[in-house]
Amino acid sequence: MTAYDHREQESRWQKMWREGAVYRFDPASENEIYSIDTPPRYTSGALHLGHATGYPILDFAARYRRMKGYNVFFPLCFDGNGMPVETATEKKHGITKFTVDRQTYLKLCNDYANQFIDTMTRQFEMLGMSLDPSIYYETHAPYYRRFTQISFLRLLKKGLAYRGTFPVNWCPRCNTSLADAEVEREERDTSLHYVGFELKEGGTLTIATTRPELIGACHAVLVHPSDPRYAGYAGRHALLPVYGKEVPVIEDDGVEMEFGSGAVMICSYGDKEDANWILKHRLPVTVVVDEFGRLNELSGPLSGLDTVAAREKIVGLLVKSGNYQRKEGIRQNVGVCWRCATPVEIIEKMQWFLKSVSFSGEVLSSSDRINWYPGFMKHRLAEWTDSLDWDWVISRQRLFATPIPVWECPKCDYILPAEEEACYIDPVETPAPRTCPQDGSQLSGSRDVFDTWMDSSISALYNCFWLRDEKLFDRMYPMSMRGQAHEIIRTWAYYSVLRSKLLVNSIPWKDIMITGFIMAPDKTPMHTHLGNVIDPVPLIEKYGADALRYYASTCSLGTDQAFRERDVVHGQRLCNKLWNIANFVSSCGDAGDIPASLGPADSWILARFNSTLDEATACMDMYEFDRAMRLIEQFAWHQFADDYIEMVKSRVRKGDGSAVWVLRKIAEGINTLFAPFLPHVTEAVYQEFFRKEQGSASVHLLPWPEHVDVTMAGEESGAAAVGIVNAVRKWRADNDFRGQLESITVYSADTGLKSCAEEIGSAARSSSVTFSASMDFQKKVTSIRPNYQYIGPKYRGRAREITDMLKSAPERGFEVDEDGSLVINSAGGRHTIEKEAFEVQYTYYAEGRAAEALQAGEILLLVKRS
RNA sequence: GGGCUCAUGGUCUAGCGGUUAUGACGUCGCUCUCACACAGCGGAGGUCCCCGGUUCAAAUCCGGGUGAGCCCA
Repeated sequence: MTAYDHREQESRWQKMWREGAVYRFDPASENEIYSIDTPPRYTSGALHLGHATGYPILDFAARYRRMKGYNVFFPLCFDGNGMPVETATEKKHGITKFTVDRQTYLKLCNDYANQFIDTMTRQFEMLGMSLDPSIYYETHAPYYRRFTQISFLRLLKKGLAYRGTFPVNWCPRCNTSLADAEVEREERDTSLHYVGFELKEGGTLTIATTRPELIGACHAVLVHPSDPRYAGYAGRHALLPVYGKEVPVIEDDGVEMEFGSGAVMICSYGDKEDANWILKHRLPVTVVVDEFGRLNELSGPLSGLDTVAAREKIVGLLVKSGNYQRKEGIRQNVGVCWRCATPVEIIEKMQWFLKSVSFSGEVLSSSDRINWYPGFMKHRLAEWTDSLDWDWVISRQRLFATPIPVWECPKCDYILPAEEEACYIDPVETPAPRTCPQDGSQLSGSRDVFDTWMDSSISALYNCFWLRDEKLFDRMYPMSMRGQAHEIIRTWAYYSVLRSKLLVNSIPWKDIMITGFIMAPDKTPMHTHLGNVIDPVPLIEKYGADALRYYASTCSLGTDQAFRERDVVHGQRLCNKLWNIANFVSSCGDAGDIPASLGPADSWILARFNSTLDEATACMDMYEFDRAMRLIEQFAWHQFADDYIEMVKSRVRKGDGSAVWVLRKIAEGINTLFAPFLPHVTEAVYQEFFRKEQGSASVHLLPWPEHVDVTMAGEESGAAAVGIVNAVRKWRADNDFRGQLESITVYSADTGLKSCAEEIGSAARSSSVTFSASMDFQKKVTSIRPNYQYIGPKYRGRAREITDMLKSAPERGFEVDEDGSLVINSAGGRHTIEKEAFEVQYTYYAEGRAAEALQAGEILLLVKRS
């Protein structure tokens, strides 16, 4: 009983790789670099199933390229900046950014972000990741933030970053601006309120709104120009109830006539659509919601209330004034904060922006120059880029992020940017080097920080030693590959492409590989609040990291996958199979020298190995790991173990050196092919069975296999021998025959088969195997199968007629001519059909003999029971 | 409302112009045969979502449905 025990093995090899520093990028090496823009793992602590599959997929690429001889750059890295750490820290300590001082707040966040890094590094190791700690970085460290700041200063100098007061998305709970990419859509139930507005010119107009509390900020009522209900209304004036203000009625064909009453009030700002209409019709702006989500003094009686309370109060006031008509329930898409799901408000506040809308064309052409895997994911980026209508807001009113390195004049609009040499700098802590040149005021450090995508979207630049080692940068940039999941195409991928273009006028990477999502087994997304989250750690403990990695390898790129535990189970079985194959093969003895001659079965398996290698290599190059794995597994388990090993067992027992050589060669080959996927079991196998002969310190330092280059002959005979064995096995099952056969007689013109006697006898369990060229069987036609591939193109319109004729030939009667063509009698006379157009299927009989006839393709067999 | 992806035996999945439609899991039968019962051998099980079209030929290409998921408005 031998079984592979992952519990005993995995940590052992992880330790060896760590201590032996097996995975190291060598900046001095002349070898071609293959660099991966690793997603910096967010320092939240818990490993989830998405990571546990996504990261191994990157690892397949890294390990494969390493074996192909590349100098692989695959950094271990973390991302600690931003709101998730802030929210977690606030929750843990019961603080907010208003209740503790800035330094304490930052320290608590930093501690929080860092406390998990060791654990998470260990989790990567548990997954068998070949991440390189020698090129480690964390985005929240000063040495990284320095480049975030410098990159901003350069964009500022180029005039691409600017400050201004524009409407922005705002989260009233987090108290910060948000980029479009950070606003999620959520379906919510809400009420649509119908309110009557008096018209100055007489009559009334009913508007429908979900946000009646903003009536005080209304600057226009819009109706559709072809709406008969409001024909002639344009140019009139509506009087705001409660407020008494007069606003114009304007026509706009963007109004949805079917929605509500067909008349919509435009407020600053109910939502992004309002902002666009205000811009279009050049309406004045009255912001009535403050940064805490409360209504301000401009909203009169609602002043000081939050939006929910204000809504209730205004409804009451409208009822009292007689303007309120009714409400109806609707489901509505609300923009909510990506972090806390609070509905976002649109407010105006001085913010920093990066020009992005005007560079959409450049982003798209960059995207075209990047190879997307899978290709269709490129549409996601294109669609997002096309849909942008606001520049990227890069400032945030938070604390734990990279500070914006500028000082501002409190009196005028003067801005003093920091010097590049001074970065990393926290301008709040460091006094400005001079006063305002315009009015002599003391400058104060900006209290704003950057959107954390400002940090992570220069990861490719940072990785390539941008501004640190220009020679290496020139050699390394653009990187070879970015790997990421599809939900952050609009953020990480988009921003990275944009900034690479703006900063160094290049694409950030040559390839981008997009992984899918792992869903719950019922295909629904996993969410903590749904309670359907699967923890990968128990899976690793139960089945092993290799088993989980096997599962990862079955996930085709870009496609969301419902988690299938049975594939993990299968992965574990594969590891066991691999161990057992190696165990058996090594027990057969050492390989010795290249044999002088090989049998047909040997040639067959070697040729199959070579073609599997070719196909799998092509898949690996295209990041089609699922296909590569399928090919390698199919070959190793079924062709090699089930067919070849079973066939050569008796040769091995007889001390046949060439069989042992082939067994070794293939077993080592498949072990190496599996190495990128299943690093632990392949290492265990290598160390236990193959290291002595192969010589390298680790399987992961071996080159990717090459063709077995020996003279092969008779592969077809080898394949035929496999067919014969299978036919006999089926016959055994059909006839319920167990035990040893007395003899098998093979009737075939293939003389090469004769040298497979040993193999056939071994695997089909027959005491003797003999051969004969003459076929003296009784036979009966069972059917005539048309060869559609031949008939189709040749007969075109008549193809149907021909195939029908062939199929009915056995009933109608036919003859086979000397040249192999078929002559059929039919109502219309005799038809001759050439031999390429069909295949006659016979059943053979061996009546009057103490043996039974069976077929293996073209070959006939006679088997004799003992 | 737009875009993308998907729909194949009980379940999951490969194939993406001509194959007897692939494999896994499950299921049934046989075998503890000296690498592996976490195994081997064999069987059963499919109107390839529906309707049109293109073609000599469609699971595969095109159009239109239906359903699911994701992205976006």
